[in-house]
Amino acid sequence: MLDLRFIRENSDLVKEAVKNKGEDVNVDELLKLDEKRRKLISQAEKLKHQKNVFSEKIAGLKMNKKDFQADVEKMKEVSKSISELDKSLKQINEKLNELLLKVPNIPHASVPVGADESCNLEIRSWGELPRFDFEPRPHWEIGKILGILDLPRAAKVSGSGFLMFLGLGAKLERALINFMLDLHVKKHGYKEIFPPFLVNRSSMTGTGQLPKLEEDMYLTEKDDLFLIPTAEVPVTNIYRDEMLKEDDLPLNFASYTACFRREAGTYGKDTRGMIRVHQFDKVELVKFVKPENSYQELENLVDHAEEVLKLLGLPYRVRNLCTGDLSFAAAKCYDLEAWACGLGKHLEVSSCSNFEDFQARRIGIKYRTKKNNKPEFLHTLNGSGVALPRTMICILENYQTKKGTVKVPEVLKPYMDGIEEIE
RNA sequence: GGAGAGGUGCCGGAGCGGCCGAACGGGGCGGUCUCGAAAACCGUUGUUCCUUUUUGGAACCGGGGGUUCGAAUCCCUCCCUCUCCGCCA
Repeated sequence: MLDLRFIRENSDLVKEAVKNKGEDVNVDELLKLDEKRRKLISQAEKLKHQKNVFSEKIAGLKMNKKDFQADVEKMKEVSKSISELDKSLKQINEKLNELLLKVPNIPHASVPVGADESCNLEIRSWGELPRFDFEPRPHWEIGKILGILDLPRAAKVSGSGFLMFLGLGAKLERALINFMLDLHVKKHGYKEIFPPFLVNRSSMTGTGQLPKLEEDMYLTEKDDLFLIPTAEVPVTNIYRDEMLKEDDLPLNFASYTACFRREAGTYGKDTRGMIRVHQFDKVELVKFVKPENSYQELENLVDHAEEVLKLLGLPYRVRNLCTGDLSFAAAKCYDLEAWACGLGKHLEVSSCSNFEDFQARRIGIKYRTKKNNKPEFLHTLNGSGVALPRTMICILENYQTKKGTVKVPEVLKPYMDGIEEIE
């Protein structure tokens, strides 16, 4: 959420952001409502002041056993006007808030302007694409041959778009989770969080999934709880409506969770294998930082996510997302795309975003600054470090051998009881 | 799921329906004292919004609604916490 005052004073900038991000909000209507709102507040507050003055007068008269009936009558009128004003004010506020929640964050100056992913800017790449003296298989074949992935039975049990790992496949999944958590906790200094996987509506609204993406979420209707689409939601909401101390910052959290996405509207896209699934594992990194450091922190964050891929020996590229591809709440975002040789393409395994104070304002997280002891919104960032299924795809496909086995990446061996090869 | 208790400021903890943004205690900050520190004493200590040059004004005692001229204080409702009973991984 943007500051209303900011929108008022920088309406052109906001309109441009709305356009560049391909969002649909009527900023002028919002501004009109804001003006109306302030007028009403002024009116109501004048009356409330009157009310307070009269209340005191009545209290005084009553104490001195004097007649106050005339004033009471007058007050009735005033109170009535106040409640009418408050009522329309409430309506306006609701409408205003509704619009305000639809205004996207402003892209950072370093973000390329463009309509879609074709305008994303490649920043760098790492690693050599592996070469084979045979036709590399796609991961679903490998998984089937080795008996470590059973998609048909997953579909029987739950439906299409669900995964079932077996034996060493399940172990590899667990190995990846532990490897990533250990890396971020021990080496990069993040604090590990194991949060709830179901969250309430306020949390979902706070991080910006609602109201826009309700259709993409799994909702347990009886309790109005949502299955989390990412650990970002519970972890960022940890400090909702709280005031932190400057010395608390930065806070760095690493969190493994399952993630649940309905993927509504993506039918027919990436249907084979496990590129796009309804439930997947992910290790997420979340940062709460001082505003002046947030762009440096974004670089650190990307660096930490990249290290996962480097250590796993997976070639990847980093892209600076253009305005049209940037998510609603982000000011800047880097995508990490790892190479999957069986599929013959890059797969997005991580998104690292700086939300500046957009989420913090929406969610009410401030910190008290040392310099003037005033509360200020902090900046939030998050990034996958990294998402598992696509990483698993890359490992299976890039580490496959001619005879159909899969070599275990060096860094995962300690997590696989020293197993060298899945066969 | 059943029965009860409770949610007040940074924390503890008061609060006959009007002078309560809130007693009192603790903590924090500033000062006096001291070579320094402790103790003692004095002072100070929230957020948001409107107006704005300041002055000023409004709102907030878990959330929402209601009663009343007036509500932290009464009523309804939701949420949360705690205790006991039952059930259960």
